[in-house]
Amino acid sequence: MESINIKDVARICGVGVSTVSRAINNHPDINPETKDMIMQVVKEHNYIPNNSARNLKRTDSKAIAVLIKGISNPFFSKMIRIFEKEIHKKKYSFIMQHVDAGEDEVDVALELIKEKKPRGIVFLGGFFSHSKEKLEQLAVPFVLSTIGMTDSLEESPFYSWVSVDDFAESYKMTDYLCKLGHKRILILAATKDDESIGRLRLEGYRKALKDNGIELDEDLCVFSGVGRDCYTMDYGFMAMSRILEEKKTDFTAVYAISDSIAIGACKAITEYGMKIPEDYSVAGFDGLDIAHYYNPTLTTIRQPVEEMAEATIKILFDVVSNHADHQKRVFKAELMEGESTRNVK
Amino acid sequence: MESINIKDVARICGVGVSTVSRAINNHPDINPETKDMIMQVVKEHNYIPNNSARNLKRTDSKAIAVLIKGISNPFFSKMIRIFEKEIHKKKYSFIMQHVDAGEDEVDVALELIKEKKPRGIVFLGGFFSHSKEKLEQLAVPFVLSTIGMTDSLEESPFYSWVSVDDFAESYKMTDYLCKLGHKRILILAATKDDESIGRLRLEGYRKALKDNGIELDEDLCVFSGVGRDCYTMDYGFMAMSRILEEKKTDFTAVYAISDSIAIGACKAITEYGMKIPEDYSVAGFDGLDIAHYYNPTLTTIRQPVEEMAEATIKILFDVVSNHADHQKRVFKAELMEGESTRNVK
DNA sequence: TTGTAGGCGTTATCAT
DNA sequence: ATGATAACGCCTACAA
Repeated sequence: MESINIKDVARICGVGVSTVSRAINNHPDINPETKDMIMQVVKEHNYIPNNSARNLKRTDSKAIAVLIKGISNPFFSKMIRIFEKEIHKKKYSFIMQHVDAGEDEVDVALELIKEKKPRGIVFLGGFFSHSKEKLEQLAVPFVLSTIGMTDSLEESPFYSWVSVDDFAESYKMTDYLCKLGHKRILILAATKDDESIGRLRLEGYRKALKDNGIELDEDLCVFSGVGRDCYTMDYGFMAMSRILEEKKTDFTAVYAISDSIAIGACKAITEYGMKIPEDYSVAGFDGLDIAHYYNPTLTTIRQPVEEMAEATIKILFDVVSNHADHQKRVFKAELMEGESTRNVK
Repeated sequence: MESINIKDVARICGVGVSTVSRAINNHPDINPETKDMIMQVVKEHNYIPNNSARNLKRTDSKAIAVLIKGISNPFFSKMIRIFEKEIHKKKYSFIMQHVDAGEDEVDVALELIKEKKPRGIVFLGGFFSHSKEKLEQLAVPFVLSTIGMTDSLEESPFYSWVSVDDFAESYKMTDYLCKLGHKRILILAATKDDESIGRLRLEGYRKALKDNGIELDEDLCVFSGVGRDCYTMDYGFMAMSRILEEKKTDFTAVYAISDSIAIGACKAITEYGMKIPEDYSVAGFDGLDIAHYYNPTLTTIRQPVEEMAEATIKILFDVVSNHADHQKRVFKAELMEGESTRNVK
């Protein structure tokens, strides 16, 4: 219970606290024998320095913090693993901080900066519609990773940004389906009020249809109910089942704005006794591993997750260590042709 | 840059620091007008209390910490979401702490206890083969969640444990396959030196074979190379492909010790031109959502993840708030019959 | 090479 | 209801 502190260690060793401090922090100017003796006592008594006290005193921390909003995103675990690896490679320590659903990520960051004094921050996920003045409070370099570009994220030279162009990639997929001869493409979109990637992907779809001379049919735009997690297999299944039951509209292709939704839709179609791609073509978005392992393999837009994660850290370190300028980096995603779509011309 | 502290706020407000402290901490004995005035200044100057200083001074924290080892586990995001919800419901705050691959989770916990003084800890994942004396250093109640029971985790009354019985459930699945008439069941196991759930599931398989009068064929036990993440679709695919190419042994069923591995195996079998379950039955373990959405639906052991997560928090709070005794809670998993297995009698 | 003392920003105790 | 002040545990000048 009563846990030991640096003073106790000093007393036990018969030295001053600064000597103990030097020992545990690998300072050069200390007698090796003294150090060994101290470390011995430290081990024996299980002395563990109090990080709060350390953080309070320090100005420097040699740490990168990653703030995660919405842990359910299937990309994140892969990205976090890369963050961890890359950050360690640079001999920095890695602070992973969770941001609750209702919480403001910038407020959390502000708190964290005071508390742990990280040298850089990665914001992962979330919507990020913050005012410029709020963002400017962040006195630590940061990069927005895998966050949909919204209008409020105009060219600001004081932070970095790594993502794909959701609009353009969604356009690419829709255009691909059009070129396959599909004229009636159902889209399984996010919630109607979505302001982030959900909206961007929907708009890419709209634009592609238009450019292909296909008139937008609102009946083919399916939205998730508000307040529900809409990038799920469950949503895809439910929505698709309902549509098939209703038989209100016909279509030859389904474009789901995420692979999870697409897989849910596939299930609904199969259960309904229809075949993919013979009866319906199905396309997704994200390029999850499962898209490749699914049966049939799913046509999707593969985001280069690993590269994006690596770039995130690289850019951050460039800014942190080399005082490089902030970058806005847009990665090109790849359209993966799977067995789930077919030519209907 | 120069960030404001409680003294500055006090000076600006023309009051003492303790009054400011009372205001920001919702202490009762403060004049509402004074408080309003202070809070006004706090907002205007974006004052944010320094948590390190707070933690240093406080003895109490009203927080539960969750330590996560191996973020790639597909269960975790679901569990973490429930942890977050349940912890918030109790008006506690939620500290999520990542444990690096090489790090010792107990050491991390020890550090965290000093730093943040949580009232309880959840260990999620990892192997947890710690000596009793090491565990006893933890002065804070903790529960091991979804951690394979190993021999070193004997009946210890000073911590809780929530999991499924990997041995028994694996036995159940293997027995099920035997009862379907399969006599040659290939198992896609973990690494050979696995000491945790990988070993437990393998032993369940062995025992079930024995009880069904089937002699163990070592050629049917496939292990992952050491050092690789073996609960992946990639491993399942690679291993299964190799086996099919080699044609060294024959079998009628494949039992993968995780759903991810099973899906990888399914892909390999399908690509090889074989049909599931006509040519090979395939079974998994875990009960991921995808098992239900996969085509064919996967026969698997569904772990009651949500209930386990809820129980984890419930037990922890019982110990923390009500001084209840620690519990070892074994959840029963459910064998989900999918389309991937068939009767061969 | 080592020890002493002050201060990091808070909260808590004690006066007032 | 409010203010001064002593910790909390550590690091780091500065002194020895």
